[in-house]
Amino acid sequence: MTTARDDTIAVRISKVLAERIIAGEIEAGAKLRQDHVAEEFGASHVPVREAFRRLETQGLVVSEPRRGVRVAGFSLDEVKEVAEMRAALEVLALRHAAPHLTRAILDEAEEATRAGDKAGDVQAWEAANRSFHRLILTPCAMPRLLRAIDDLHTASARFLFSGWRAEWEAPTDRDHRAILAALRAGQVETAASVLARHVQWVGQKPGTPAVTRR
Amino acid sequence: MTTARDDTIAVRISKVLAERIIAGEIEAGAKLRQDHVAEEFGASHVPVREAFRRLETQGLVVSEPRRGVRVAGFSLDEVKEVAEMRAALEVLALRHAAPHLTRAILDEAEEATRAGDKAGDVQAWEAANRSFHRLILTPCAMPRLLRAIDDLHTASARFLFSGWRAEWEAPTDRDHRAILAALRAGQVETAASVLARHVQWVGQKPGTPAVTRR
DNA sequence: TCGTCATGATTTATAGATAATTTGGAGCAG
DNA sequence: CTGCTCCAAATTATCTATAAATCATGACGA
Repeated sequence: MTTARDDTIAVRISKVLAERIIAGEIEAGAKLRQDHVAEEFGASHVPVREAFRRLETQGLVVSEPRRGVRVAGFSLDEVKEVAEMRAALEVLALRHAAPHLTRAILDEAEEATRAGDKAGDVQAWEAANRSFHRLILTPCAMPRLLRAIDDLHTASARFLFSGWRAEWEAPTDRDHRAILAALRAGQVETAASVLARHVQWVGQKPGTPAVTRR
Repeated sequence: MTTARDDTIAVRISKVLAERIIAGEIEAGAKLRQDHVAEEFGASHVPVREAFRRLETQGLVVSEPRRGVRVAGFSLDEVKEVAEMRAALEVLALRHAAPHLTRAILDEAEEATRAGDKAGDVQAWEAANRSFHRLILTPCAMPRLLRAIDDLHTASARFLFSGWRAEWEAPTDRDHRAILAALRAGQVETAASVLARHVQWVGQKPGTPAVTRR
């Protein structure tokens, strides 16, 4: 949540808007009008426009030429799509990261898991979860892949927040521990398959309300 | 190659620049100065700026804040990264597309393969190849996934053009035919594994010159 | 030799003008 | 009276032109 002082106005705007969309403050399908946003941020419409482009690449809004941008709807199908993409890409990243995983990194990841278990709300849990995944995947040293995964994470987060806004309890994350155990034992394939299942679990949770159909 | 009359100037500029970068007319690492581009297209710098953003999401340029954009370098590592991402995602897409593949689609794909074999230059072959992949993957009906794959295709194309600009001959595409045969026989997993290998083949071709190291 | 400061070049932001799309209503056919 | 087409006004995105902020470069002084 650090709106760094030195990045450009466009980036700042895009970050704030992204937070709002993820948090569900702006409903899916809503039109985003550049003048209004510009006025709110005390800026002009050109940086707003660039912010929109950024959000578009993250898949948070869709832009129809000359007709403005709307907040992307996320049906159950889209959520599942994101989950499956994440599974495919994270498995790939893990396979490449595995040889470079040090004990220190795994310890840090375990720490992140504990933080997630102790988390009081969804936001904290999501942050810890993301940090876990980032820790074990970053050593793959594939920047483009990591960027793609990160964008998919924010899309997932959006779904997560929409579903369990009110009632929620931190699940002790067995999957994370299983992954770490497999990695410690050098069983990369086992870790990968657990990871794949783990990622898709989010998309399959039944009885999820508030999935706007657009 | 159709610069549609009705899309926005920014899109038009981005398409032209993308073609140039892919074709290797602009060398990797070169700075793109917005004023120059703007002048060349007889436009202002705002649409140019948006075009840059578009190119950034395709991974064709990298943008450092307040320091402009440069054409993305593509080392062998990056090419392999793209190939592996493509493999992972195309396999996923194929698994979902398989149940919806009709005989008509497969026939069309075979037609595309033949067109590729008859192709006289790399550009024609690439177009046919891309069309083949698109044909058999589109029925998966996962728009986000398809967009990601498409971006990876253009990145691959860039590498392809850089390597075999002068000497090149159309390889009769055994892989494509094997994939089609497997799909016709309902052996989805076989098709998927051939596809995975096929996609990575591009990234492993040895003796590839002109891979700028940046 | 190193640090500071001015100058030139370039990105970034603003304000105003232009073009396209949508919306609402009037007129006409069914 | 209902529904459709067509036209005009308002709204909105898009573009141009201009100003401000930032970064790189090289000279000058310690």
